[in-house]
Amino acid sequence: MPTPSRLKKRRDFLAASKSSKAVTNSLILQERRRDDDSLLIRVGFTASKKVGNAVLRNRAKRRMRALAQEIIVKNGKRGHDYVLIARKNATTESPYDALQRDLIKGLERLNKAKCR
RNA sequence: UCGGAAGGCUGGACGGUCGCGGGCUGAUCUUUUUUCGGAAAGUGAAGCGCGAGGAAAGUCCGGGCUCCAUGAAGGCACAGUGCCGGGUAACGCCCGGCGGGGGUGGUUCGCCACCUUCAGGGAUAGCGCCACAGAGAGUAAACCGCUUCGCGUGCGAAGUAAGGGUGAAAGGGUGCGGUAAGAGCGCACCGCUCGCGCGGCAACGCGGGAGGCAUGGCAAGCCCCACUGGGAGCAAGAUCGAAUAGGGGUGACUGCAUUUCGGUGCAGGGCGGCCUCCAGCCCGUCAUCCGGGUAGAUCGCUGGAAGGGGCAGGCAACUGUCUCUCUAGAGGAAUGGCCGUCCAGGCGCGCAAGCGCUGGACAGAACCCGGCUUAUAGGCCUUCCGACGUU
RNA sequence: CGGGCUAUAGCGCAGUUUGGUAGCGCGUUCGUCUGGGGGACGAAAGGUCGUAGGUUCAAAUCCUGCUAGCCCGA
Repeated sequence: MPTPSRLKKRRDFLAASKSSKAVTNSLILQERRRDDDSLLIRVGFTASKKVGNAVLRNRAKRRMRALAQEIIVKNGKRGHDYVLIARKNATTESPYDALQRDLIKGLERLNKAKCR
């Protein structure tokens, strides 16, 4: 099981924000198919100042990182970029299994949208 | 036992696993250097150990520390503090006491005890304000009333602050005497002011005397008095210091002439789709060194008015002494996710033992301390008050 | 880290200095003028003065603590 590499460049975040998006209670998920030969899954995280102070932002990022490690590795599609965006109060306060459900649901929703 | 008020303490425990930030040890690999033993710089597998708070918050006060300014002392301005004493490095903080207000209980009705609360200097240093109502809101006041006198018999004059009325507040209060009616006009008690004596470091208390006392309230209005305060803040400040573009120095880059071999003087060089001339344009290039300074790096940076325990002093705050411990140090910023067992708490079932489910307040260090304020689930302790029950 | 400002009716503001009546414009509602609309005129309703205390006889105003928002400087 390959660990997803981290998305760091602003260019990649902007590209992801222009493609498909799924909003759930606890977080926002963006997905983009990269048109290159690589099979890598890449994941990025966003926690803006709206989420709270530095401590809350970091907690949101840590929880999202844990989610990505657990779920996107299993359910994500090869050759795609994913961006997880923290939502105010929800990402830091929701129970962990709710976050898991939301992320799975978001992935399914993106798949359906693409099949149509 | 329950409820309320005030104060103090605490702020879930143990383990596993995957991660994160520092520290120590340090495999491996890379580069440089070498007297071939090694050394230095980097990389950093792995191991060991450490890793948020009582408020880390608000930034409301006080300090340490650093830089800047500054002869000393005093004054002015501005700001702050404000019963007295103590504690402290210091404070607007803390402790104790005094005085006033409120509550409860007791009482020999004189007071006493306990709890609680107070921004608690000065209103005879001065200025100012006190709406509306009211006659009058402060250097003395007459609207109604009361009393006396006068006559024109319902008006005038004089006296009067006892009563009415207005108001938040009406020029000490109650009683007796006194009087034409009244009034500190006189007296007693209470209150106030000013001396005296005693006690207390003091705030103040007690006793006794004098003054009839025109001294209302507001200083969180101006102000007066006493005391305190230089300014800025770790992005303080210190050291090192790249690339690029400026500044300065030296040498070379060409040729020729001259020379006392150190130099000196003269000629400049480059550019345009081929050459020459004229005109025009651009100005040195390279190497090396120096200095300021940016990014960046390092230090400041965590051992301190530190914490635990014993003893001693003190009513207490706190202090002294002995001993033990070392306990975050990042730089957009680490301290988290998951799982298991248990402990408070909540819900449901059950006569009960118990079982099942749920589930952890406020909140996250950024130079460091002492306080204050604000947020805070649950638990523990102390004091006071109330209710019920038992003896 | 340091300093400052604001909060008043649905909206925008005055009143705070020097404490006693909360007001202005737009908007809302009702009525009149008009055949109707627009417009004009007249009238009315509407405010815990951000919050919690304190000083005072009396607080939007004075003092203190909080809350929210905004703006500067390093």
